[in-house]
Amino acid sequence: MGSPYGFELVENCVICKLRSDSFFCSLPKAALEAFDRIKYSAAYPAGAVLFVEGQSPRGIYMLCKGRVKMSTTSAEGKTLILKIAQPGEVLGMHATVSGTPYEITAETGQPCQLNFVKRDDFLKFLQQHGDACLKAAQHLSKDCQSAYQQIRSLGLSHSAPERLARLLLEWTASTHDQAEPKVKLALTHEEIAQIIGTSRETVTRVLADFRKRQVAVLKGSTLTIRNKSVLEKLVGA
Amino acid sequence: MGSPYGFELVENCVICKLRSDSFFCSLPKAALEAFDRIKYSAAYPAGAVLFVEGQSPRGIYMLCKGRVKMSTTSAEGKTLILKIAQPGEVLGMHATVSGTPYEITAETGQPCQLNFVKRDDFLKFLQQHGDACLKAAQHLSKDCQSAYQQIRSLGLSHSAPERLARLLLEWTASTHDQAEPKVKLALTHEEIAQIIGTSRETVTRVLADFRKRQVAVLKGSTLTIRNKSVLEKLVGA
DNA sequence: ACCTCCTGGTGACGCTCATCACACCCAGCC
DNA sequence: GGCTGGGTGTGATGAGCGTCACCAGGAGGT
Repeated sequence: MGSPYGFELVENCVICKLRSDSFFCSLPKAALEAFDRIKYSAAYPAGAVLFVEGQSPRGIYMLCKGRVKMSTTSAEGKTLILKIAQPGEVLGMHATVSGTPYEITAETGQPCQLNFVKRDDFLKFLQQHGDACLKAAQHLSKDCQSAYQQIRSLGLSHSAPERLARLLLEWTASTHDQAEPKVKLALTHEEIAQIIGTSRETVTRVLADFRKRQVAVLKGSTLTIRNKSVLEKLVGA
Repeated sequence: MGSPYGFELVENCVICKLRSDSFFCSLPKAALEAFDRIKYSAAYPAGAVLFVEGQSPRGIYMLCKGRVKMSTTSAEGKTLILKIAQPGEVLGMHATVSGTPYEITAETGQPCQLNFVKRDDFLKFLQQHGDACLKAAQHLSKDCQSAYQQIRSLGLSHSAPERLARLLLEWTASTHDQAEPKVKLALTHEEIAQIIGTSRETVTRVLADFRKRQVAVLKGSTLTIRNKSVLEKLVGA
């Protein structure tokens, strides 16, 4: 057996160890077995495009392992990153459930394992398994919430430093009260700019300013928060 | 029987005539009867606040009649309007389904009829009625989509005229190809500004410019599009 | 070794728009 | 009549940041 992307492909959902409680596929046994029967497992290299905005929905991708960049692009080619999907999320569920075209482009940021489920199979699955359907609704709710979060960030903040500060705090939110929280993230300035809706140069400048003022340092792919309170003051909280 | 807000309160969902296909409550008979048993009907005056962001979710409000303004406010008091909910929509579903606090404030913009359902009742209802649960998922999907729409508008457009043009086109999207589409809307410049994330003065100026160039005229609460193609060129489509 | 591509860093310029300030109009109300 | 108060129209000003332009460093390929 080869492992082309540096990890073994888990073929059987029922015995899968990647799953945790927050995963969509954290389901009762019956539903999980049903899900296992309709899904197609596959591994993808970094940079693979799962679907493109405007395509009509083929189905959902359950993300088991890896990160996926969800983005949208304007007519002029400007790109906005909506979020970086984490393991446990279901990609393309809005479009699949509502039957409208994918409104987002999904692209793997690193080697990933994904389970694909065809649209018809997925809808039937939801209809037959109430608990899975409720779970789906919960995941959609979370998506909405993160979308509203981003709307707040884009619409209510006046300055780029403020938005960047908010993003840094968001990234370090899970590191509970360490003195100097560190986070690993493999994003270029360009990509950060696309998340907070500003230009690459501005991100570089603001980060340089943060570094100079000993607020936060981004070195390589490691982000270190030196002075959280300054960031919190910037976001006005 | 009084009709305090200018219309009769429909008490029985099963025989309700307000409903159309796109309504959440467009459900099979069994589910509809179950819904009817757990809901509380009520009429609200204009300006009533249904829930405020940060509150823990009491339940959902099914909007039967009227418009409701969904908004969020920053720490500095700046307000952003996320959308104007139309009849048929369910308000507060994200929070109710996921159990997290309402992330939005809902305020009636005119006299409304609403059906309230307590959280526990609603969740049980979704569990027992697969078709209703699927419908709920579809409505959540639509919410997500409109949220992503707004993110695009805020994040990908460089200028206020562009965002306003996009909004006007959105409003007139349903009027199919009339020569000079007209829409009724009761929004102040201030509120329009809060939708597209700009200042009131800018809205006034851009509208004045549109009027001068014979592109669109907002007189009283009637919006008339004089030259759709100019607007379309502005949004870059 | 070289070249090339991508990322990061920095200066200069100028447009957009937020902000402040005020003036006008039309309500409703005392 | 003369208030007040909310919505609208308009000018002046200046900060913020997008854009262009260019350079430096590093990775990877040949």
